[in-house]
Amino acid sequence: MGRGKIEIKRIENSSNRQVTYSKRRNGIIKKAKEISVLCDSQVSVIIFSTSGKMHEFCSPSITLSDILEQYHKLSGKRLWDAKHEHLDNEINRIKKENDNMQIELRHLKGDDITTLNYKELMVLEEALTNGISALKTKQNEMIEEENQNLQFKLLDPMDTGGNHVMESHGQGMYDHQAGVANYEACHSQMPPPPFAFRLQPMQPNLQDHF
Amino acid sequence: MGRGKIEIKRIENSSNRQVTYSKRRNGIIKKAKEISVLCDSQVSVIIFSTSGKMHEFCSPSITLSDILEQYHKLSGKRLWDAKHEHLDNEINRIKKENDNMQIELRHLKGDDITTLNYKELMVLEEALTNGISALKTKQNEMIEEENQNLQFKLLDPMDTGGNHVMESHGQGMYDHQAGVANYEACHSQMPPPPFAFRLQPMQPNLQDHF
DNA sequence: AACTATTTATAATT
DNA sequence: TAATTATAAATAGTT
Repeated sequence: MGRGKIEIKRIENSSNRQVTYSKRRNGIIKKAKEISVLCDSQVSVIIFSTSGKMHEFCSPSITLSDILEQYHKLSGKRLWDAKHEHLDNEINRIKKENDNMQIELRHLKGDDITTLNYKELMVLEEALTNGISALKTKQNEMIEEENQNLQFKLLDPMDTGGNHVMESHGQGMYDHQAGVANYEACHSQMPPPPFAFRLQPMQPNLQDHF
Repeated sequence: MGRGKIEIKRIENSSNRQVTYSKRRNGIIKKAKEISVLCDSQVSVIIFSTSGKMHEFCSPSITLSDILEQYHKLSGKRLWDAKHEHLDNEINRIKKENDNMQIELRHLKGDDITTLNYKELMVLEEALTNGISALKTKQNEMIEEENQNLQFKLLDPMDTGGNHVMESHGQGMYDHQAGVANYEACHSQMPPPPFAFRLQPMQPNLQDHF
């Protein structure tokens, strides 16, 4: 219904398509309103343009949810099944990912490694080595910072001789006495730092060094 | 569009109403098909008559579920049921758990630790220490097993003097020559074992076992 | 359900 | 982009 008859196939000219879309969309929604008034029927129209914008009409006497519930009852089609299935798949996927991470975490923490083969053990070893290495670096930074802080305090004429170091960290200090895992203390050419980390768990032969 | 103009209000004559309903319903669905083809848009039309019968149209390229999902995204109006919401919550919960594990993994591997405070570092240290400890135990077991294997082979009259040990592992052996980070090599009172792990991590006093 | 006079929707044009 | 208009399409009333 226009100046010329058109074939019902995709309008290639984007501008024309947009104009036609707009006109016909309004037309459909107008018709939907009319039938719902004239015939006392319940109508839902949802239209998405290619650009993603949405227009909808729903009979005023009812909600879309109600219509969908009716739809489910009358058609037998369970609209939500597809969505549910999708969500279920998503959950399974993430859970699997979760399990794998959990296993990796346990291995890194030393649990359940009896079944690992040599290759897996080497990977684990490298990961742990990197972790320890990074940790040590960080710890040394903190210790050095503490030492500087301490020296500064000692040289400070306003110093009242209190527990500056404790104060210098919001939450407290590493406790040297409890010292931890100085894996390579034996390689160190320095005397132990005045403040070190708490646990010194598996350090063998400490007596060799002190 | 007919013999006479009509006012848009409920048609009181039930028979007329039913006829108009049928005609207009077909009209709307035809229009919906047309716009979806002409304009490449996605349309859902659901119509219920007063008698409860349903007619629907949905663009062929998409499912009604998809349209409803889009609808939810764009309108913010929630259309789904309790189960759906439950699944959504579940996904969010697991994803959060996932994120936390991912962070923990990164920390154990030495990444992103610069922001950790002293307490967190200590926890990390303990975890790594346990990991290293367990790893060493496992490695020592393997080394010991290898040594036994080797002795057995040497005493075996059928022995042709080949590389049994290499063969004794399906995938090969740890390479002693490559040795890395022998944290405590300085503690060893022995020459290196013929076959050992690349790292000879923190196991003290290997000599106790031989 | 088919027909047709008329209204309405809209394609092309401005 | 929005209005106009000639024409196609939809449909109200009729048969």
